[in-house]
Order: sequence, then C-alpha cells, then structure tokens
Amino acid sequence: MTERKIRNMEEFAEVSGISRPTVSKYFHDPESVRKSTRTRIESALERYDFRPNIFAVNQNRKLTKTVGIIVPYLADPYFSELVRKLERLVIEAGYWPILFSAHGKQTLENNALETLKSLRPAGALIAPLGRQSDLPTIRRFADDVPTVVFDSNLVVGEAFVGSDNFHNVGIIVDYLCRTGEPPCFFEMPPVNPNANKRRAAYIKSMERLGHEPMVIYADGPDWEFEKIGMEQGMRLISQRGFPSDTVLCSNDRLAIGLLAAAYEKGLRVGHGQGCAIRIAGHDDHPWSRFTCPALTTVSQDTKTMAERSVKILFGMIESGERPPERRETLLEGTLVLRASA
Amino acid sequence: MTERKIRNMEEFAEVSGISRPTVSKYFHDPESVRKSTRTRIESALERYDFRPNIFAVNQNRKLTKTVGIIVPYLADPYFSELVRKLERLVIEAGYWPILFSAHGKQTLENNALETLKSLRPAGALIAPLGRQSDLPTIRRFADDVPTVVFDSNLVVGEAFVGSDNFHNVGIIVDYLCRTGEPPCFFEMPPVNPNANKRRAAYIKSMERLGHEPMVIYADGPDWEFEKIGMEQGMRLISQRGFPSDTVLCSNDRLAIGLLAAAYEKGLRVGHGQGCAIRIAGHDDHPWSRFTCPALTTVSQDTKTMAERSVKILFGMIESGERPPERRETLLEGTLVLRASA
DNA sequence: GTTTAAAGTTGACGAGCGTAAAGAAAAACG
DNA sequence: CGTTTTTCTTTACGCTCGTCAACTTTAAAC
Repeated sequence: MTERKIRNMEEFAEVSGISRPTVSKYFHDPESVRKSTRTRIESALERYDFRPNIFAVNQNRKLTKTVGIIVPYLADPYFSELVRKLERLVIEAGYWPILFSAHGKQTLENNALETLKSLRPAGALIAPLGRQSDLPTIRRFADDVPTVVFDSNLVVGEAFVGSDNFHNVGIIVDYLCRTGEPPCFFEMPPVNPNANKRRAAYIKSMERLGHEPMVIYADGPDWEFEKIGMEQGMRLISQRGFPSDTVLCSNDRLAIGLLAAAYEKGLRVGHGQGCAIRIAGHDDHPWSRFTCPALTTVSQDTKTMAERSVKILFGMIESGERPPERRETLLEGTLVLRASA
Repeated sequence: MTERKIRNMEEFAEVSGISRPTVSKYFHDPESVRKSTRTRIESALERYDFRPNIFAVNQNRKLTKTVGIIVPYLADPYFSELVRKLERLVIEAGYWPILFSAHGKQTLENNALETLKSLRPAGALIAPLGRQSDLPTIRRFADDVPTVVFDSNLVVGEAFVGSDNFHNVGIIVDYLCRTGEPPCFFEMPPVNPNANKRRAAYIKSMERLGHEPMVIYADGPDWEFEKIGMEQGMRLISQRGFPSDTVLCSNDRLAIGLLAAAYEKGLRVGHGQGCAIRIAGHDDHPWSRFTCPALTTVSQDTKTMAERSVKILFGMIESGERPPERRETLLEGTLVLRASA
C-alpha cells in the first residue's frame, strides 16, 4: 500500500493509467477488458486500497448485486445453519448477501422487508414468520422483488422450497409404531404452516396404521420452544398427561425441552431396557446429537433446501423472467436413529 | 395507497405539496420542520408508498446511518443472542444495523470488513474471530471507522467491552473447591484471547487456593465445541484421563459436549449422591438450562455488554471524536448454580 | 400594523458511478 | 502492409438525494 489515499474511481483510474469508464467496466466484470488492461488495473489494486462506492454503484445499476435473506428467528440454530449455507452460495454466485432476522416479531419482519425493498435487491430468500407474518406486506414486497420462500410455505413469491412434512412425519411415525407403543404428538405453538402440516401428517399416518391419534398441545410464547417443552413437559409428566410412553415432538427444540423435563422428573429416556419414555423430534437440529440421550429425529435436507432455493432465485434473476406459476419443491428428509427412541 | 407510483423524492414532494429540500429535511429529522408541514408530509406518506433511496441518501450524507455488526460465528447462540440485543439497540438509536458473520473463517471476516468499509458505516461493533483474525486488516478498518470491539479483546478499535474472565473463573473455581474436589480445567481450542485468559485465570485461582492446577487441552476443529467436547470427553473418560472428578469447561458449548460424553459412558453427572462427575461451564449459554442435568456455569452479562458497547459507539459517533486512548470495560458475571456441579 | 425570526421555496451544484456516442489506438487477419 | 475488428479514451449526461445561497412567505412578537 502506498501513502496516497484513493477517494474515488476517477483517482484510481488516474493512478492505474486506465480511463474511468474502462475501470468501471473492469469492476463490473474483470473478464470484459483486455488482459493487459486487467493486469494494469490489478497491479494498481495491489498498490492502492480501492473499492467502488457501493452506494453509487447500486444507485446507477438497474439491477443491484444484493440478495436479501430474511429469517424468522436467528437464535434458532436451524436457521443459523441455513443462513450459513445460503450466504456461501450467494457469495459464490458473485452476489452480496444481506441478512435480516425478524427475531420472532411482525414489526421487525415488516421493517426488514421495507428496508430490504429500499435496497432494491436483485432478489430475496425469505423464511417467513408464518402466523405472525403480515401477508399483504410480504405480497407487496414480492411484487417488486423476485422472491423465493423457504422453510415455511406462505403463499407468496414465485417459488417455495421446504420439506415434505407428510413424508417426514410419516416415516418417523412408521418407525415408532413398528418398534413400540404408537406415539402421541406433542405439538409446538402453530407459529407457521409447518406446525399444522405436521399435526395433520401425524393424524393421517396414525389412521393409516389403524391407531388412534393423540395430540397434545403445548402452549407458551412463540419461538421459545425449549422452554415450552420443558415447562409443559414437567406438568404433563406430573399429571400423567401423556397418553403414550412414546412422544413425537413437532420439532427438535421442543424435544430438547421435553428431554430436560424427563431428566428432571427422573424418567429414563430411550428404547432400551428400563426406559420409561421414548422421545423423538423433527428437524435434526445441529445439536440433537449432543442431547442426553441423543435424539432420534428426521433430518431436514437443509443442504438441498439452500441449494435449490438459491438456484431457483438466480434462475429468475439471470433470465429476468418470473415463472408463470408458483413452483413448490418439497424435500424428503431421512430418519436419524439415535438413542432417545 | 393510491394508484400512482412514486419514483423519487421529487415526485413525492410534488404530491405532498412541499418542496423537495424541505421533504429531504423531514426525512433527516421529522422534528426539524414545522408541525403543519410535518402533517402534510405524513398524510402524503399514508397515501403514497415512498422511502428515500437508501443508496442516494448514503452517497450524499457524509455520515451514513449504518452500523456494522460482525460476529465470528452466528450459529453460536451466545452470539445470536448478543446480535439480537445489539440490533434492537441500534434500531432504537435510529440507525440501521447490518450484520455479518465470519462463520469461523478469516477470509469471510476480511470480506465482511472490506464490504462494510465500502458501506462507509457510522460505526462498527465487532467481535473478532481472535486467533484467526487478520489483525492488520482489522486495524486498517478501525482507522477508518469508529469501532467498538466486544467479547474477544483484540487490541484494535477505540474500546473493548467484554467479560472479566479472572473474576468469572475465580468465582466458579472458588465454588467448586468449596463444595468438592478441586476442578481440572477442560480447555477449548484457543480460538481467541478469552480462551487463554480463562486458562490463566483458572491456574491463578487454583494457586491462590493452594491447589495444583490441572489443565486438559481438547483439540479439534475451531468453533465446533460440542463435537470436540464430546469426542475428547469420550476418549478421556475411557482412558481415565480426567485428573479430578470435577471438570470446569472453558465454555458451555464444550461442557454440553462433555455432558453428552458422560451420558454415553454411563457416568452420572451432578453434585448429589451417586454422581460420578461434576461438570461446570462458562457463559450461561441460552440453552444451558435445558441440558441434562442443567448446567452450573457463570453467566456473562450480555445485556450490559450490548448496552455498553452501543453506548460507547454512539458516544463516539455523535460527538464525532475518538477517545484519546483505548478504553476497556470488563463486566463481572454471576454464578449460576444448577444441578451439574 | 409593523418588525423579526423562523421556516419554506427556487435554483443550482456536488457526490460517485453507470453508460452511451464518437473517435483513436491497438490487435488480429489475410 | 493495409484492412477489419476489438478495445480503449474522451466527453457528456443521468441517477437520486444532500446541501447551500438567495429570496419569499408565515407566524409570532412587539
């Protein structure tokens, strides 16, 4: 680095000995200039610290290189994990990911949408809050910005990528019925369509197998699933409120809470000799392998979910066309057998 | 909302019947215009959907309203939690938080710093990777942007806010020694200065109490602490490698892994009758209360950490001055007694 | 009703960059 | 070597909004 501070592209063009329009072209696509020119610019880049002003760039380009990512709750590692994958893919595609979390609140989700819209992104990847979402606001957003919805299927945007709750719940209900008492279903607050779909899938699977469905609703503050699972679990265990010794939780975080409750109450969890209760989850949350005992669950294929979402989005962005009708992709998870059920 | 689409401030000024410079003034600070003018603008805002173009705004203002937040690893709920608090405080101050995660990698941290710098933010709140950080790059960043470093004390920026590892480790070592066998120290990979400080604090505390320090180093991929804790824990338990029946882990995530290992190996964890091992952590990770058994740990005062960081940053931003010398704030945690130790 | 301070208007320039047109220079080609 | 094609330079305008100067209107003060 040399002493002189470069203030703008004009000055950088000067020190690199190339005209400003050509430099501008280079930054848009380095391959678009002659090799000798590229070399001169790049050697100047090594000597001077310069980056085009993002604001000026984006103000002038019709299509920015920004891609918005909005998730409902970042403190949920399931989403942290997805975000990590999405960010990587977006960067690899030469775009600039910008992340927002609704932190479980409608106000913040709307805020994120408004802010993102004013950034005029090339596209957006949105996992909506669900029940709490303000549908008209998201719709208005998706009218302006090519949008792929993932995880939670609110009917907006050009495409949805999520998991096939019917398949996933089906395989774990099958497994549990095959290996022991048919499960009851311990349900999270219905924060999003997944909650409802999973309940419906549970009921359908049980009926298919000729068992009576047993649904237990766990109430509590949205998104604090571990807390809900633990508190309601404690109460239900004390009152012998679980109609089966096998409990299928509608997600892993709820199951983690229930595991804590069972431990507290001295119930041994698992499928082995001397176990009082079997507990299973759904998602294969990053830390489900570290619970005591390790959690039996259904993995969501987050890798494919991220790849597919990004692929569909960039398909729209690069072709410049929106598909004539909304496409839904449902991914099948796989059974993850561990010690808890 | 009316049919007409507003394209820019010019058009919005027209429909609201107020001149553009005044409208611009309004968006900068609504209180800066007369009440009757404010009312007219706001009633127009209700009829038309308009927001000033962020790019144009930030290009022209010397000081943007952007505040960058960079964390080393977003999938760690300790950071998700901190981020949530920071974002809220930044928004309340009328600024626009923009979040980056290094995902544990130097390349991504540098990338985030470069991108952020080109956004010309009013300030930045950075929790550096630590050992993996590229110090010169962060230094260059902090030369340009008012920066508060939190969590991990790399010596850059105008201020640091973090926890007082000596105090925190001291109180839990005291507690453990008082109530049972003196602890050995199960150490995470030294990803950042906290790791080293905690080890040093452990050694000092043990010596103060007249005990022999016993440090066990757990090796493995950076930031995958649960995995490391579990794998190394399994190995150490099998080989009877823990020199004490009390293990103080250098953070909660490591402890969560070790709890899983103990469970797997059939060791009962806790301080009661018939327990084979006591396990304690550090941080009061959001889910430490849901482990089996619940984890005894030292809480970090993340609320104060967030508030203090933001307060110091906005102090600098609004005064326009950088403090003459770097200020370090160390917060004292409190002992959180649960069942594991 | 006149004075005066505050707030608004008009008109103009600047910020940094994209981009287009016209011409000059360099590379590719036979 | 001359011709053609590609790439670069020069010049100029546009994007959207901040901000300033000079002037006018408004509302409060006397």
